[in-house]
Parts: sequence; structure tokens; C-alpha cells
Amino acid sequence: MPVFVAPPASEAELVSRAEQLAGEPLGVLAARVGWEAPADLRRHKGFTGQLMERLLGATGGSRAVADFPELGVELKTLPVDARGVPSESTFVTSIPLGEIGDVEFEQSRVVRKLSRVLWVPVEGTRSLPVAERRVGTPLIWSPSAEELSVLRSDWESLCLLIAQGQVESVTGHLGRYLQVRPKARDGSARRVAYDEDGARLLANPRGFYLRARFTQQILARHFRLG
DNA sequence: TATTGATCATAT
DNA sequence: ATATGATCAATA
Repeated sequence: MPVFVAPPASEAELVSRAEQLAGEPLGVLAARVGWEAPADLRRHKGFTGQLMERLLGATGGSRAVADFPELGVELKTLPVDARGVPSESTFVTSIPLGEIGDVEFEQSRVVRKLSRVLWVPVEGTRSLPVAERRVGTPLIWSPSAEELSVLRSDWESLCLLIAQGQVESVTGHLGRYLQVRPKARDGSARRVAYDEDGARLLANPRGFYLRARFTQQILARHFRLG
């Protein structure tokens, strides 16, 4: 079994590879690359995503670029319940708190990440042993004009608040599709930001996330599930 | 019980 | 340090 997987030469090849994985349990797939599935994900939260990257030949690594730079495609695994409904939000990108407002939506990290996404649903029920969780049918996706306009308005209003120094008042309650939540090693992590008077302050690092209701809509529109 | 806020591991 | 991969777990 190949431990090294070459990057796919085209988007079609990438999708084809992902389709070949559908139905397989994570334990079987992990063994293909010489890994063992952990008992649970408490200390291995990135396991599924990293396994899929490895299996599909992603090369982006932890750099701030797409997982498949040559194809401009981002890979996102999506934990789903027994009915195929996403059970968690989806992390999109970290937020540069100190230099927000320097960029238009079209050039933003959010657009760069979401312009083309390969969604890979994976069973995520906590009581299911990780090794037994099966991979679902993948979906290659780009946001529709309507979806993009909602994402833009969420992004613009959230960025405006942060740029105005209201970072501490931006909670996970805000945003229809996109939300801002902590994204840090722990509660003591700090990042440079600015208050409403432009004075430097240190804030907990934040990231943009897609609400589960939005990713549910994405999946439902393409596979008419029950 | 759905959601927000907190947290864990690894790469560069 | 800060990006990546996310899910956990306390709260409302």
C-alpha cells in the first residue's frame, strides 16, 4: 500500500480519488498509510482531516494556502450524524486581528478558502469508535451567488466590528453563515488587536467558522437527503 | 440539546 | 509565533 500519494493532476482526478474512499471505515483507510485510528478524538481532533489529506495527496500542509495549490481546491472533512446532518461547525481560517480592514472581501482569506471546496462527510457520532466511522460521498462545491452575498455581508459586518475595536464584543451569536469564535491553543493565548480608541491590546485569537446549518444546506442541496 | 466558547496536536 | 487540521465540553 502506498504511504506516499502524489498530488492529483486535475480536479476530476481529485474527486475520483475521494469517491473511491466513500464507504470505507477510517480504520481501514488509516492502515493504508501506516496509521492507527485513535480510540477517540479528544487528543486527536485533526485526525480525520489529516488522514484525508494524506490519502488524497494534499500538499498545502500548514501553510496559508489551499490544500491543493495547483488546483485551487480546499479540502474539508465534515462530521455528520447518522442522518448525514453536519454535527459541528467548520473552521475556515484564522483572523489577523491587528491588520483587519486592509483587504476587500474578494481578496480575503475567507474567499480564498471557500471559492472551491471538496467536502468529505465522515460519520462523527461520538459513541462510534473512530476506526469504524465511515467516509461518505464527497462533494465538490463553489458558493452560489446568493451564498456568496450572505458570506460577504457576514464577513463585512464582523470585520467592521473588529476594525472598530469591538473585538471583545464579537461573539459566536453574530453572523448568518459565518461566525467568529476563539481559535487558540487555550484561553491564555494572546494576539495583538486594537480597542475603539486605536490603543493596542491583547486579545484571544479568533477564527471564522461556517455554521453547521449552512454546511447542512450545502449538502442537502446537492444530495437530496431525507 | 443546540450552540458558543475552549481546547488539543502538528507543521513551518 | 502562527498557521494548519478540527472536536470537545460547558453553557444557555
